[in-house]
Amino acid sequence: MTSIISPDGTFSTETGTTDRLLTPGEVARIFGVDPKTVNRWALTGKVPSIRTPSRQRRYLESEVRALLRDGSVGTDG
Amino acid sequence: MTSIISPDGTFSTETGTTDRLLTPGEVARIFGVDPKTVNRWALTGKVPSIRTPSRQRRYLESEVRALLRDGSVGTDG
DNA sequence: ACGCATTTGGGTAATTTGGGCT
DNA sequence: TATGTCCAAATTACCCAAATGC
Repeated sequence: MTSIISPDGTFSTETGTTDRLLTPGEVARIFGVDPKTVNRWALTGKVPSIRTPSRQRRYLESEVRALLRDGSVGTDG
Repeated sequence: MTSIISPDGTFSTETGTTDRLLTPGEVARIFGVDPKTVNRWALTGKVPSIRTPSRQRRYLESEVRALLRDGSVGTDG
């Protein structure tokens, strides 16, 4: 999957999907966990992450959504 | 029930309700049962649940409250 | 009271998480 | 607000006996 960065900072994929970068805190709220836990997921490779020049982590919204679907909001898997 | 993730990480339902996620322990205290029992409800599809990338479960507060109403106090059977 | 299927909790070990501090 | 580390608490998955419901 190739991503293209738009002037507004979003990522566009070939399918036309627009992708936003989420902070650890945002991802944490999505999963109902502590931000520290999200960073642990990045360290253990459970969630892919991007590093800013100041070593902070950012997460692709599409990846986060995909993980949410894996642990579906419906019946337990 | 379709859920939409807001930028702040909360879940929005069709009714516009904002939702927060509860841990197994919190749900267990609400129903007065063991956390293990809550997870069993998830496994048997009685309660929808979200799975973290580390396979822990989180529960939508609105779903939990809806279940509390279904088995409402005073209307036995 | 009885039998039978279902549900629940106790116990354990391994993994995951959150609080405090930096 | 995010990072990194240590440590106690929470969660998970398993088996098995007690409780529950019909």
